Amino acid sequence: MKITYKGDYALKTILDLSLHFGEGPITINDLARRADIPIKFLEQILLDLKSAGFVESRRGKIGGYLLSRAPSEIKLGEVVRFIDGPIEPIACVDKSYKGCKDLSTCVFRNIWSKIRDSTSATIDSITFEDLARRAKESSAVVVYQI
Amino acid sequence: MKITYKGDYALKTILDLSLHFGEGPITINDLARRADIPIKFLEQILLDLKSAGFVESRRGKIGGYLLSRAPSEIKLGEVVRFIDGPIEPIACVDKSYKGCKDLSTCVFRNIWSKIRDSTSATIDSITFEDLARRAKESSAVVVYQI
DNA sequence: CTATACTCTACTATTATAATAGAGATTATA
DNA sequence: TATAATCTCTATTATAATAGTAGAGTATAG
Ligand code: FES
Ligand code: FES
Repeated sequence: MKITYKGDYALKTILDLSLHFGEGPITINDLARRADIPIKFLEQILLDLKSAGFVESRRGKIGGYLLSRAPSEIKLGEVVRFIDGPIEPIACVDKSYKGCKDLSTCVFRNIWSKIRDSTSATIDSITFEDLARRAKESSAVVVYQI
Repeated sequence: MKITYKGDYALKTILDLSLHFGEGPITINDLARRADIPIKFLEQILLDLKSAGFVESRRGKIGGYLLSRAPSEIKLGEVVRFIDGPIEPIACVDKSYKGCKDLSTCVFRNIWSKIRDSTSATIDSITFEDLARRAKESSAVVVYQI
């Protein structure tokens, strides 16, 4: 698995929307500014996230984006897979890969599968509700630290 | 972590050398043919592996490549990191990454670290001696299966 | 009506990946 | 010592992925 900028931006945006869930739409402009994301790039990412059903949009004045589902219903892994593709560290682990000739004998295959499985278990056990809670706690801690 | 073709080729080559450890040098040609690797690409990979001290070479007739260390002394993780870079799924986890502004508050950081650690633990617990043993066992099984 | 905000498609720049090419250096051995 | 086999080194190329940028178009609240 490799988290690209696009993936990083998508996750931070969904987290932002999670932190304001139920408070009405947030504009691309605000989302981009708060997470320091190039606005035109974020536009594209949001259209992708919309096509996948993670977010919905309101056009015109008072427009913006909001989550289609509650943060508790969105797993970290879902967003990662949608934006940055399959979790496995090598395409072989999935079906149909030219490199994988000796499917039955390749000794690396089990290792890549194991890594994929433990990584999947981690990112599928975390929802954006969890992340939002942690973000609130963590910013509270920072306030105390300052 | 992302295993590239180059990484895949390097691992298969070190495994081949491990399976013939102590039997003298093997030519690039043989290594390339047996693993179905483009020969000129493998030349470069072997030079890299040599520079890192994984293998050594003999020039001229009866030349070829052999392992610098016993297979039991080469961890899978060492080769993966050398060829395909750091294990973490996002550069943020390492020091000095522009994306990582709120080091103290980013809630994703711990997750990427956890994935890096479990992946590292997996690939650092396996040596090429282990892999060679598995390869022998697995090919024995295939013989019986046919 | 119009300012604000999302939509859609195309384009571009940079880097990484996966090779390919070819001339050069070394060595066993006939 | 000639020579075939083999590694060495640098340069070049092709393709794809990544990370944007650009701009015209559509919808809506007030
Ligand atoms: S060749 Fe596909 S996992 Fe090894
Ligand atoms: S911004 Fe670096 S891990 Fe989140």
